[in-house]
Amino acid sequence: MAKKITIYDIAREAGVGIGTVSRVLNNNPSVTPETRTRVTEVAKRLSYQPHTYAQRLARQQSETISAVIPFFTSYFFMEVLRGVQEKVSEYGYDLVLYGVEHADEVESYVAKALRRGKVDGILFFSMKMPDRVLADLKESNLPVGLVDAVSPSFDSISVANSEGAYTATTHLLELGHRKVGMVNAQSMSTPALERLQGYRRALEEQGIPYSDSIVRCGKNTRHDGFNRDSGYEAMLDFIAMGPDMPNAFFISSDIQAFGAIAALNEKGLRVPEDVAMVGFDDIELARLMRLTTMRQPMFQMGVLAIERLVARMSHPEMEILHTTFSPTLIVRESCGALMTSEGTPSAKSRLR
Amino acid sequence: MAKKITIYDIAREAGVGIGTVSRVLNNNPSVTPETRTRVTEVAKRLSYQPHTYAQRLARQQSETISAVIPFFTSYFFMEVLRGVQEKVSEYGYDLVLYGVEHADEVESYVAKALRRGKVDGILFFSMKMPDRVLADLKESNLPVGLVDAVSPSFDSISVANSEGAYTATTHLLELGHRKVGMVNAQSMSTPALERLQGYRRALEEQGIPYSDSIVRCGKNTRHDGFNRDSGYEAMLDFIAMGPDMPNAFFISSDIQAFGAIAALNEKGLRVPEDVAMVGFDDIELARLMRLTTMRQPMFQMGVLAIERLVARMSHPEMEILHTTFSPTLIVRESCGALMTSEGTPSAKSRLR
DNA sequence: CTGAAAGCGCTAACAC
DNA sequence: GTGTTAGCGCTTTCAG
Repeated sequence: MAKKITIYDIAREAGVGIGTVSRVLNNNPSVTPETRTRVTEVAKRLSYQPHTYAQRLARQQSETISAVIPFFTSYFFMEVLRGVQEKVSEYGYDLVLYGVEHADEVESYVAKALRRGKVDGILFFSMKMPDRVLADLKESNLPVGLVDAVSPSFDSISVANSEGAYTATTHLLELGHRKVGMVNAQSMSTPALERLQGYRRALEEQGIPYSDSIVRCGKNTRHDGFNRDSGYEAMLDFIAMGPDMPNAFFISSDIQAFGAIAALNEKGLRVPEDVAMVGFDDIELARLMRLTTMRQPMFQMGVLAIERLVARMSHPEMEILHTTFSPTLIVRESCGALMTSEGTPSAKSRLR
Repeated sequence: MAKKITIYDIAREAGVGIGTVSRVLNNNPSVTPETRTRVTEVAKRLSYQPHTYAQRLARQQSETISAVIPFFTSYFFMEVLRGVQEKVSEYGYDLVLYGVEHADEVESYVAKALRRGKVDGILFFSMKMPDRVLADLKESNLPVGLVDAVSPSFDSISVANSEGAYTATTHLLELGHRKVGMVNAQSMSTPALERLQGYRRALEEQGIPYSDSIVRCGKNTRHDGFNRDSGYEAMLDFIAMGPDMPNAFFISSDIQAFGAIAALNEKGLRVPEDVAMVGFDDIELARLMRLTTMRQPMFQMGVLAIERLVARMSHPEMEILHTTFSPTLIVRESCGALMTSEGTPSAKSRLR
């Protein structure tokens, strides 16, 4: 530790008071150019480094934003986090990360985070938080932002899950499929629930009765079920239905779609010839796998979340804002839309 | 902000001195059980929250560890970060994240991080840092750990890149391939360089002359080149060689391998029938894609990195430790090893 | 414009 | 055991 140089050292060395030193360090205009340069030089010569926590204590603010995220259940968070990180550092804040696996951990975390002055703002990702926690948070008056989650009391950035699922399902229906199943994630997850609703609405709008029997979630429900294995198992389950199996699927996430494809391939079934599918997320590999999917502007969501949070930090009374992004349909080959009119896929269309 | 309750408030309310309050709050044994409970109760009643930064200032320690990572150039970092996060919170530290895109950003970051007392330790990921920065760091005496990078002056956790590449290439060679090419990342990246060396050594050991002409890095060298597009373009380049193209490849990362497969498929070439390949990393999707690859224990690396760092924080004089993990070969189908003796892949072996 | 002094909230050494 | 006091290093009045 470079000998702990404090403003006292540089004050003495420069022959001024600590107040003046603090002023030049903080670019306070009321300092003579001469003193300013003198102080600046001494500071540099002594390679002075302000003590972060002393500043934070005196200023009564942390210059820190924290993000509480389900660590890391998916690629989705990583992308959003990139946006968050970029913006946070642009604003000059520190980003502290908290990973939680279960909802109950959130509570203990919130308690710690609420330590007075610890953070200037918090972002919660995809968390279904207990009402009491929500109440505590609200009462604390701490700026809070929700990402991929919604609550009336806080700003939120989310995706129109229901709408996206509706679009995806409708796309499949319009391609002529009548029996469209759904591979879903854990129904306790809000996005999963909303996507299910969208799927259902699309079906009903086309006069197709909804049936629980063609909606599955893999047994392997580690975390929220938005994972490869869950998709794999759900599809295996469908395949076991034999001839009754749907020939088209809306799948609640790309990663699950990949699992489903693996299951299909293993059983000798091909996409899109034997079964068509559309995913959700548009993660990087979706393009590679030629998966038709619903794109979410993940990075943008992260950026916006921080912008909103920072805005609220400076204007606490600002009215609560809920922003919803509409996912867009990215047509690739897994849905079969690019098949030739003869009903066989074009050379490039055959998935993988 | 719940009215800023301080230890003074609770001292007054409980009829004791702030010293005592501090003691019970810090579980200092020298307090009568009676006073202890009394103080505890008052604290709870007032829902007291210690001020983090006041504590840190007084204690002269930050209880914070920071991680500087190329944000997020790949899945690799995310996995390691999961291990890091888990361990950090287990130790009760805060994790602050810094994302850097270019090497020069590292310097300015280090300057900020070195602000006296800001962090108790830093982890640098895959960074090739200027010597001067290294020197500053060393001089600062701050506990530092390197992940996926090595320097004589600091603890490090890394992977035997050369060895892994050697194993991968040898595997291909032993499968009977004589013309084994390599798709590499940016040669400025240390891992990329090391993997190249391992590849080369394997070749030469089998008496096959090394040739620059069958080692490529995609033009699209965003970041360090460990990305899908780089693999895609490199392979397109190879395909352009026509009949001279190698029929087997060691590819420096899985994600690049996926890009390469996409390029191959686009041109009507199949894996492993037309070209065999083995990747590096064993990211989640590798299993799904049936990619033979070299597995790195990413999560474990993160865990170990923190354990080491924490150890060094308490024993600064501990001798410097370099830990190297040997990647293990995971044989799946992309290398063709699972083909039937007739030379055609088994039903399940055909990639995708 | 600038020096002195009073905090910011907590820890820890020191008496009683 | 427990109260008192002196910092931790910086910001911010408040005089002058």
